[in-house]
Amino acid sequence: MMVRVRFAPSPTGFLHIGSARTAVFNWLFARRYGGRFLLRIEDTDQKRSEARYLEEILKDLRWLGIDWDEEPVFQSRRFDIYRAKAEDLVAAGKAYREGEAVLFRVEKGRTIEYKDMIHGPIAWQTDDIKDQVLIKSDGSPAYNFSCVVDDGFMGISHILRGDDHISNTPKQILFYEALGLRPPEFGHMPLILGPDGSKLSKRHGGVSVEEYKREGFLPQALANYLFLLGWSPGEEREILSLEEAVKIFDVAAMNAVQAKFDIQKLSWFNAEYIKKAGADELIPLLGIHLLEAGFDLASSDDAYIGRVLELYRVRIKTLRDFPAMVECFFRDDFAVEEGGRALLDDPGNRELIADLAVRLESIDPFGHEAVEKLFRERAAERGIKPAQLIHPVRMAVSGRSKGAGLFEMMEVLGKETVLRRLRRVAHGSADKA
RNA sequence: GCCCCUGUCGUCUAGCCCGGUCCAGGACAUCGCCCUUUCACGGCGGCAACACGGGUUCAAAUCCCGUCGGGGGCGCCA
Repeated sequence: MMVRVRFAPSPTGFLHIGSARTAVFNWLFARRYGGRFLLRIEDTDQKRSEARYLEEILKDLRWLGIDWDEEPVFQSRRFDIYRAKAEDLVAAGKAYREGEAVLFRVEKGRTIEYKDMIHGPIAWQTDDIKDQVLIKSDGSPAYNFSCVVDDGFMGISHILRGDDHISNTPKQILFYEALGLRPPEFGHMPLILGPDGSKLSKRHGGVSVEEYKREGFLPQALANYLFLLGWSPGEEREILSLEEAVKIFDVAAMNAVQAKFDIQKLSWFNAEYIKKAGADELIPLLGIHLLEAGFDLASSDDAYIGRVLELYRVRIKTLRDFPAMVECFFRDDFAVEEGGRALLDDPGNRELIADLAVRLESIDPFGHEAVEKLFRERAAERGIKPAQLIHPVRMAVSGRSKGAGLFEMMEVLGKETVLRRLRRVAHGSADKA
């Protein structure tokens, strides 16, 4: 049997991280078995649905690396069909009209049972289920009904969805029966919870894919983190791409327990992907973040940003961390961290810096090895530790006590800039800014 | 209230289906050491869990029952 699954977003907001995970698992399932991954837009709520949300959702799916087959199905264009199907059920005596609405009659005394792909056998008594609305008074279809009509229409073979739909399943199975359709296989995956164990919501931080994108997370990292939340490849390996996951994905191996969202683990994944990413992929993204942080990139080309990137690549967890660490590479009037001023005002340090500035002049080309050699020789000659030279110079040149290797920084900054900054401190003019 | 799902380190998980190889393995976080011009990376090591109580069994994280805990649902929302 051809595997056909679907992801059915409602365009009433941005793509939620939990929905994204549902989409990823459906995609994984479809690709794993050579099936089709379809999209259905559940826009029956005309008031809350907006075209811009739909565009955002599709954009975010593509960004994550999820592609789909066939044209998306829009529920708003199928109202006539839902009504007709409901009328058929009324004619067959399986449903009845109540006011303007159409309700489904639930036969009492039955047991509805099915085998969940993730949870195993699950059963309900129809006595616990009341009659279900098929068509609302305003003529629009109720969720469970349009869902079944469309899944039947689209030839959906497997439904992988959130745990919160588990109690919709017996109702939907009843509809399949009434409509003369064979129910698909169902698999209910546990929801993602916030760090405190409650439902993941805005107060836990980002809930939409778009926010993570904006915060500087790479799509590969987000996808990787998401499909490892609830599923494990079994082997002790965690960094794997969607393509690698496709080869070994197995729904039956999915966990039946809800998992908490852990931003720290996501950050770790992101850092790992940043370490491995190609510079050509990172540089444009970094440029955007630098611009957003207010940097003037007029005199910085991609090659320069690339050199700075290589100095900070292992130090950032998100692309957004970058601007805050590299200010000194993009402007002379960078901020000097708290406590740094004292280091620069120290007369002894100024003397050391002035001395270094003079000696650095003769270094050409201004490479980090040559600069380091000079620092070490100078320290030895003066009988001090290299660190006593390095720390004040790092502060003079970058305004920070932390960062990449000083000599590499100096090389990237260039001789001219370095000397300008050293002289500025040597002459005690650093505090005018 | 009723119905359903679920319970291994702080977190994500492996193991559970096919009891013994598990005084429970990995990863994130955390702590320490090493590397080192700082920070980070990397390397090494530490702390840390089978929710609880009963069974079954020679033997249970693994099977059964109960309790407690967590989540979801019970909409003319989707």
